[in-house]
Amino acid sequence: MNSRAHQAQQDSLSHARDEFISQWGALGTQWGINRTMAQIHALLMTAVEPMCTDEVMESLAVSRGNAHTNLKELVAWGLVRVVVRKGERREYFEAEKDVWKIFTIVARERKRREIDPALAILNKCEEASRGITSPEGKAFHSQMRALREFVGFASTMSDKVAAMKHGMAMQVAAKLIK
Amino acid sequence: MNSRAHQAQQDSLSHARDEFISQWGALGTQWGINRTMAQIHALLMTAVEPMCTDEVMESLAVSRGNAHTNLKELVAWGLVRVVVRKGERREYFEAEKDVWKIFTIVARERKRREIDPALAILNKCEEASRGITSPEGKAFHSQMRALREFVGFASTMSDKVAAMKHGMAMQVAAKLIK
DNA sequence: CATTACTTTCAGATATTACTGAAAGTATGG
DNA sequence: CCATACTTTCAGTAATATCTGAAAGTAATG
Repeated sequence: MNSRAHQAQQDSLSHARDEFISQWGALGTQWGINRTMAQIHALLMTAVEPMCTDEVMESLAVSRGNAHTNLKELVAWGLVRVVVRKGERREYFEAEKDVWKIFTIVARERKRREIDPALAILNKCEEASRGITSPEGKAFHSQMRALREFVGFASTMSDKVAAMKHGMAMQVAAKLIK
Repeated sequence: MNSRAHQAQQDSLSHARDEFISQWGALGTQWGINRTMAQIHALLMTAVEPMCTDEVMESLAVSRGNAHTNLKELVAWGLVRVVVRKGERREYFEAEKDVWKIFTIVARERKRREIDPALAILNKCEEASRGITSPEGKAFHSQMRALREFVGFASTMSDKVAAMKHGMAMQVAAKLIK
């Protein structure tokens, strides 16, 4: 391939990558994570080499504070790892690229933030209304119980799925689909 | 039961219900739906009778506009139904109380808002990077493909599960858990 | 122990989202 | 049609979430 054609390919690659980063960031909002965090995740998922804070800042045109906070948040989730290069002081960051690992991490985090607190509330309200004899009281209690049972079930399922290996999950899924 | 004991029960019931509504509302924020919408949902799920806009406004101390908008949003989701009583002009609202139905509705909506748009982006980026010959280009393309395959798979699974009847879903789940 | 090279924090600024309340719209019944 | 009873909309305001940039913190090096 001549150098002009090669350049055209590199251009369309960087265009596609920019598109991915920008759109993934927009999606992040829907998913309840902030735009910058989602953009950094997209940036690092499609980076060949680990990147440092300054590179992230420049690529996305965000402040140091913002880049720093969201990189650390991604590390806290387990979606990004810190890499140190020997002889260098600064930290580099690299994203988990395995889709199944990404899925289990996100599933675990969502369960922690969405399912567990719901379960706590439902347990409390189910308990608090136990033994109330009026019709409204019985209705309330049984509604709390039904919700608690279902959310508890979802919690268990979430754990099971997140603990599965990719192959096993696909095997189970295949049965479900057929 | 004497009337004093009965009153004590009614108090603890309304306390438990208030707690549920308030906490469910706080949770809504985590789930990406606004507090009022989640509170109205909690209110109606634990109401014995359908409620009208004014009753909702008063129970939650919110404005007419807010109550109206969120009631209609809940109706749009399918989590709440409009009920008309004969001889009355105003609309009453009643929540779906069946937990499996609630789950399938929420799953469908989340798929629509979270999975489908992701799939569209990934398809586009996968296409846009097809045939790029540089190593970075190939890496990008295969990352997009892996993500697209996984998200596509999640989309299918979501549809399948949402289409199941409660009993069937539980049967499948039982196998998964054991 | 001073300098350099980074990382971390956070008060204030900005952007986004949600809510209010009043006005406009609509349907029903006399 | 007019009055009444309700529903819907929306401009302005309030609340919340996010981002910036600079200052403070920390650790390695000579």
